[in-house]
Amino acid sequence: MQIGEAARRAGLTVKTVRYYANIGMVTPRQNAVTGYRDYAEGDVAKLQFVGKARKFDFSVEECRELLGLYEDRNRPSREVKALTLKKIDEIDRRLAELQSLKDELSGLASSCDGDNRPDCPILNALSGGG
Amino acid sequence: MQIGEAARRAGLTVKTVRYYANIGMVTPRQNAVTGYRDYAEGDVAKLQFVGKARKFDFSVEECRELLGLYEDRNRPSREVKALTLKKIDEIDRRLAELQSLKDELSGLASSCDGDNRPDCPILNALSGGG
DNA sequence: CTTTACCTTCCCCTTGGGGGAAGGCTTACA
DNA sequence: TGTAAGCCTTCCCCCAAGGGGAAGGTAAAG
Repeated sequence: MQIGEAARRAGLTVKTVRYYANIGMVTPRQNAVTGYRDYAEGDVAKLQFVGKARKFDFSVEECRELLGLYEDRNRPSREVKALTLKKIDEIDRRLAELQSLKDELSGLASSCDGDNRPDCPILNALSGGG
Repeated sequence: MQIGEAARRAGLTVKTVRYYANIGMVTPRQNAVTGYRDYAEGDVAKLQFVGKARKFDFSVEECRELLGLYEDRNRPSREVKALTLKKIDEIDRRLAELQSLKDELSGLASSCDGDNRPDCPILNALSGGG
């Protein structure tokens, strides 16, 4: 099928699908007559796979790795689990970062009256030496 | 002072300080003899201000806005607080997103043995229709 | 005279595509 | 017959927020 239908079926944009072809992640055959990209069912499955993995915050490079494991019928599940745990770890770190950021900002916001007067503890904190 | 010392004092890299000058965020005078950027004390204060705001996850554009408020001695603190609350809101949304992502990934990871066998619930979930 | 340490501008690189131009193909409709 | 719509292609610039490094100018110090 042509790229438009493949994209529709995978729930991706044509741009994205073309991008995945360009970086060698999901490479369709080429129609010898038209020169158009020609997607098989298996390609659509891969596109869907990548689309989901991206939603799970896996980077394109990690998706490539997962796709390799997905295509290798003999790979140990250990490898996939390791990648997943690593990703969970990253998310944990980012969660902690954001939480402490939020705590600091919340502290600042609650100390500020937010009225019409020019005195603002938030700006004072940002400009103060610390 | 020259850009190197200004950067050091603000805790930023020279690249970053030069970038802020290029986008018109903190614009030093120019030394007429050498053509070098010439930073005053006030400029360093602004650089420190921006540096801190960036650490609080404010975008460069938001920093520009905060800097405008910082320089306006008559602005109401309301505006600063509104910007801060908006940022807290964004952080909250991102926290929720990451948390649900983590929950899903954790569920997948715990259902996977992670051994030498090829059967992997994680890959099954990524490739399954849903 | 040369090294070292500054500074300058300029250009390419990153992530993951989006937007749109310019051009080619086929099918449908007036 | 013309032409408009709807596909497809490649090509290039754009986003954030700078990082890396080249090429070149200048000043102080040995």
